[in-house]
Amino acid sequence: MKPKKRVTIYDIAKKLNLTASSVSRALNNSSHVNENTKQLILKTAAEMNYKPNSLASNLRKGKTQTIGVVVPRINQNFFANVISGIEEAIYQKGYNLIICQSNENHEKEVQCVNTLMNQHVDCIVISVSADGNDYSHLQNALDHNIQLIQFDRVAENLETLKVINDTEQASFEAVSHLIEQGYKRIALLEGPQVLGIFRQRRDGYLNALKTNNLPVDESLIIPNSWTKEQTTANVRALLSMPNPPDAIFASRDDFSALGVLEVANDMGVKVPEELGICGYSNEAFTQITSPSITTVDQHAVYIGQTVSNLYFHEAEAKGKEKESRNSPKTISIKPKLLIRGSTQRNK
Amino acid sequence: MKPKKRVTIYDIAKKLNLTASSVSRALNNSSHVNENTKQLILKTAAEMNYKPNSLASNLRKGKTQTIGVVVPRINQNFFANVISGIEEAIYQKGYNLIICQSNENHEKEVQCVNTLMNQHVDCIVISVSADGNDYSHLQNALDHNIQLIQFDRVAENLETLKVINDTEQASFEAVSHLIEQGYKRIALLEGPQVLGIFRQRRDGYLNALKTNNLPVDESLIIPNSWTKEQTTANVRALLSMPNPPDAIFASRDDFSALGVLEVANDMGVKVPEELGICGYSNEAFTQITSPSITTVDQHAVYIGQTVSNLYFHEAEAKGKEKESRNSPKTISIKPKLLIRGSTQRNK
DNA sequence: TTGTAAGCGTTATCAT
DNA sequence: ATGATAACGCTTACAA
Repeated sequence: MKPKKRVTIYDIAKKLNLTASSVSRALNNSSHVNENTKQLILKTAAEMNYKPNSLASNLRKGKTQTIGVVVPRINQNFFANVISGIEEAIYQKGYNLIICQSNENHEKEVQCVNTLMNQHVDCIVISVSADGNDYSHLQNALDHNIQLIQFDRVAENLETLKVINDTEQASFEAVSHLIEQGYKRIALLEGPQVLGIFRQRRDGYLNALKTNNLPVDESLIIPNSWTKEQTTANVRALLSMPNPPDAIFASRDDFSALGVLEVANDMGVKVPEELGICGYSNEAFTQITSPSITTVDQHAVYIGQTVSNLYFHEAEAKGKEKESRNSPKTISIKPKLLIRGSTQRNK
Repeated sequence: MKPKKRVTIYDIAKKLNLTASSVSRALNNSSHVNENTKQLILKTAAEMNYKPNSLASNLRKGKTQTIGVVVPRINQNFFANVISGIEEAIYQKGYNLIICQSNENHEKEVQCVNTLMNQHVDCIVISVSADGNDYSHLQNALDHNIQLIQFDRVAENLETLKVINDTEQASFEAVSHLIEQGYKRIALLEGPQVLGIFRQRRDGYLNALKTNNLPVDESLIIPNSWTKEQTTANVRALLSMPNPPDAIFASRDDFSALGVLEVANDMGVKVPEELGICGYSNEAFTQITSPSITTVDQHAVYIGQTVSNLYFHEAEAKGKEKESRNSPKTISIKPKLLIRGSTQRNK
């Protein structure tokens, strides 16, 4: 089999005794081309199995109709769903998606952003990694006039478009719900406090206690741990205290909540009677454990759609008026507390 | 703020009274450039905040160092993990990944493949959607001399590299395990039979029954259903039979296994005492339900790594000898049966 | 409506 | 070791 060069618009032009410009026009259905020749060109292009070369086209046009996303991990439900939301929305506009994962590694994140810049994506959508708080790579992207949209985990003092959850409020509601159910000693499993979203979850927790005149017991606030084993050990220690908590808000994520449930089962602690458990992020499994786990849904898909809409809205605006670019607009989406079995006491 | 044009190698060249070729050479650290000037160029490039334009470079070189992946859904654990595996492996070689999801939709899948071809990816990695069995778009890619690697759900009579699981064997082992545990009437929840992997799971099931001289009862074989509600209804009907099954092999996936567990809990059927449950694909939650769910681990990350290795291996081979391209090699990976609580009877 | 020609930012092939 | 130049495939003024 011979190498078989890819057919270009020149090949089509030659075959039809036309010129490349006409072919290009027809292919982009410009109005400045005769309807008949246009049909002819389209037909021959199909016959010759022509595939446009996006590289060339993008290089020439200076834009790629491509959006790049950087997330810590794509195999986390929340991110996978946000990406689905973005993808769905941009796809129908003929845009493409390049997905990179930083693996929670700052260096890799920098590399991802650079790659995307080199690829000349029209927009970079990012949720920053938990590792490191140097955002010069993002500033750099901004300096290069690249549309930047942050979501969920955002570098706050970077002036970009942002789509976030009202995390503190959600956290406040979750803890308030626990208090309503009669839980009085509520422990908190924290996420990494370098990230704003986890500080906000802590703030919401503290706020709810304060609002309800409950004391804050520092020994009930457990700092983030990176391994499952460590989490399990922490929870076990917590439940073995002389004066153990009667509820645990696993603000880190549902996986830690699941860990709590496991330990509770293991130690014979009844959920929700003796221990209330609330997780965060509405992983699919929280619905089917027994008891099912109360959690916070972040509307991930909707966040993705919002990001896309924001981009297109901004892109249009940029087209019309000058200088509206990278206006530091922030859209806040209200998460929803899903009350399930793990916090519903049969009083 | 002025538009700020991106700096090119010409800008660097001009500043240093050199020519673009030298700058290019230095940037690609060619051997044909003086060490001093090279350092100088590198330094100035950094100072000027130069970012290479991959579009131009790729267009010129005719290759993109980019691999495209098409999967039904990225928010399914299995696929997310395969992608992670691929990404990790190719990243260190300086390759990029473009991820597309077909949403189990044939038309969208075709579109994805076309997009990737237009983007001139060096390789397309695909797991085909369950919808439709027309693979002309893939044949087309092959005709265009694009390296194609299929994994998991493969179009069998397409001559490409393939990385698959030994699904039938895994399924056989799963059912054999159920039989060993003393279950005698084993029902099967099928996945969509258009896909080979699901036919193989069925074959493994039938084979295990036959090998153990157990009768095949067609009323225990439940065809795939696309909604959770339907699955639940099916399982309920199954367990309400006068002569109900004492085990269910949810060969479709762990979510259907979870559905079974739910229904069983709901109906007061004890797992594993009265009903054994085995799922497929080792979703994270199967470890933490109670009882935990016996399932089959497909080594998703490893599949991803294998795909990458296969690509690089093939790429090298192609470099050396002519005509080894697209040899229809198939690598089969043995899945692992994870025996957990849902099938371990305390006899 | 169609053709001509320049240019997007690189890299490769010649020269020098 | 460096420079000049063509080419990758496409789009787009401008001209006809």
